[in-house]
Amino acid sequence: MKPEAYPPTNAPLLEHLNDVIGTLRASERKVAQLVADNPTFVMNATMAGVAEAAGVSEPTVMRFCTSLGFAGFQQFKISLAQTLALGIPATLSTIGRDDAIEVLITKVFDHTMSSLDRARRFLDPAAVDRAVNAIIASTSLTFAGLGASALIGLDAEQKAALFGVPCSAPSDPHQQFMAASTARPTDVIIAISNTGRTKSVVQVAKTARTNGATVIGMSGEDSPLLAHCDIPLVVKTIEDTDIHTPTVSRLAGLVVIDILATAVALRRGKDHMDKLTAMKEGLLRFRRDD
Amino acid sequence: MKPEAYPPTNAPLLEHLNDVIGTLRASERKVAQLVADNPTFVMNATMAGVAEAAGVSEPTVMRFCTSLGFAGFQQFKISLAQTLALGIPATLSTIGRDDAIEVLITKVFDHTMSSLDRARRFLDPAAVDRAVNAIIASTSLTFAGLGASALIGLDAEQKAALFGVPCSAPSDPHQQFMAASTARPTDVIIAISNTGRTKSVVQVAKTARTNGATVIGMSGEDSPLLAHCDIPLVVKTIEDTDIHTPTVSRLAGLVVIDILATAVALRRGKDHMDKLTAMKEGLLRFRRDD
DNA sequence: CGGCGTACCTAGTAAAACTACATCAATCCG
DNA sequence: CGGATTGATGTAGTTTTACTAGGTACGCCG
Repeated sequence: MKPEAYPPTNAPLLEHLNDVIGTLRASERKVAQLVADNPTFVMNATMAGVAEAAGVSEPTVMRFCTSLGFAGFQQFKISLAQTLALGIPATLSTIGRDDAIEVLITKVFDHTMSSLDRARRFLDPAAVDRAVNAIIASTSLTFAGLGASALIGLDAEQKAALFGVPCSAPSDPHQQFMAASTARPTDVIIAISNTGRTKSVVQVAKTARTNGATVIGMSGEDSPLLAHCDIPLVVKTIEDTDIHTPTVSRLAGLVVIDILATAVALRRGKDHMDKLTAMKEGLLRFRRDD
Repeated sequence: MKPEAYPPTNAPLLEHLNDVIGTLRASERKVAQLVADNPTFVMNATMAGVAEAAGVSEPTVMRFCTSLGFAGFQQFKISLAQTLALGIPATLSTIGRDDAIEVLITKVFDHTMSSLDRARRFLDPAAVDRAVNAIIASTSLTFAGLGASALIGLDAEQKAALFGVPCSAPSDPHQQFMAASTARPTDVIIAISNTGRTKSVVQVAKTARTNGATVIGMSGEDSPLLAHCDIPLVVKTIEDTDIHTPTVSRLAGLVVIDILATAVALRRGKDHMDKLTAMKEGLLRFRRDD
């Protein structure tokens, strides 16, 4: 039993197809093959069209749909359309050397969007809620991460106005450790590492915690880092098995920061929001002159 | 004539609906209302069902579909399903103060994904292709941007290995200007500004260009910045009219950087890719010890 | 070699989508 | 103010589509 219980929307159909293709009958497999090879055609085609293209009869197409658990061909088509809206899953369409630039653009965007979709499904709302409460109760925020994770911290630093407390994102591991060492119970430390195994970041989390600070951890999976955090946030993305596929974890991390910042700002109430609006307008005027 | 010629997939249907709802006939408007209020129902319903629920006749539903430019009800339903897969567009579902955390998470993710989808539609592949060629022909890359746009540059800097040339992303406007002033014809400057009106960034682009360097511009819309660039890249996102909606432009910018980096790396050939693989493996070992 | 069961197709049916036409209402001009 | 004309909407009919029931061929085991 996989740990994949996608609550909001339907399961990634094309992936599922690959899993069950072995259990299907011979003719149904022809249909499955057609769907995998040419999903766009199937989406727009009629049952008869699919039957002919796959070289089978209409009832076989029908059985194929019911075998997958759909009520009928229509439902299947709707579901397929939904899957295709996010693009063909990147796991199926790896990036090749001779891809045209249009194809590359599509694939990278699709991969990113599919990954974000997955991140959403796996993100635990209860943990996010606890993180928001912790931030609201805090007097300062410190972000710790290296490489791409450092970038997430820098982004959060720019959102300090939304958070409503001083934010710092030291880039140097030593500085991060120093901040953790001098942390006070009202401080919140957000430790970020996609692998969750970057030693210095784990060390920062441990140290901050012994000082009584609240530690929020962000990681791509259950990991040593999260074990040493008060509030673990799992930001799961589609794994980059291939060098060709770009790192998407930082994007999901940025979105989570967006969520935290937005939630915190909203809970701080109307006064806070008014100040933000004023700030945004001021920034617009400022921008014209610099 | 609007500048909406979405090449790859269908238009953001529900948004489009709001635009044209005024031009529809009275009964058709009832259908539009139903679609807006209860899109999920319409997606799964039959024509007769929709007609009854909207309190109109079937041909009216049909006319509604054709008025929107669809061949028929089926096509409309497919298109609606696609739109719904990305979630209800954030422009329709603004974030409210009393939203539960689950709702907030969904909305922010949806908003982000919808925006990325839009960015993809508007991105010009030919311009990307030219940018890739320019980078391959260059001896160094410099990124210039402020605020969130600076972050995009920093991310690109981390991808220097993929680009295969020295990358720098000075954070200070003065440093950026200095880099532009001393730029040589073989250098590529990437000027980033979502508004495309940040004066210092525009100045950097101008200066670099007079020195004969190739200037790539990234902006959310056609703007003064792009006018002063050799290669304009429009990275369009859903506009943030509301303070509640987080800035998504930086995410789209990051994805575009991903695309550029990936394309460049692929074109550099096998040797380059092998080096990258070796680097990645080395980084994994390095990470365990730090 | 013969019966049984599965896999698949042929043919038929019900229902859905789509079309042609008629009616009603509103508007504009005499 | 009344009649005509245009255009919006519903009624009824036609075609296409999805779905179902039954039958045939093929493989497998006794």
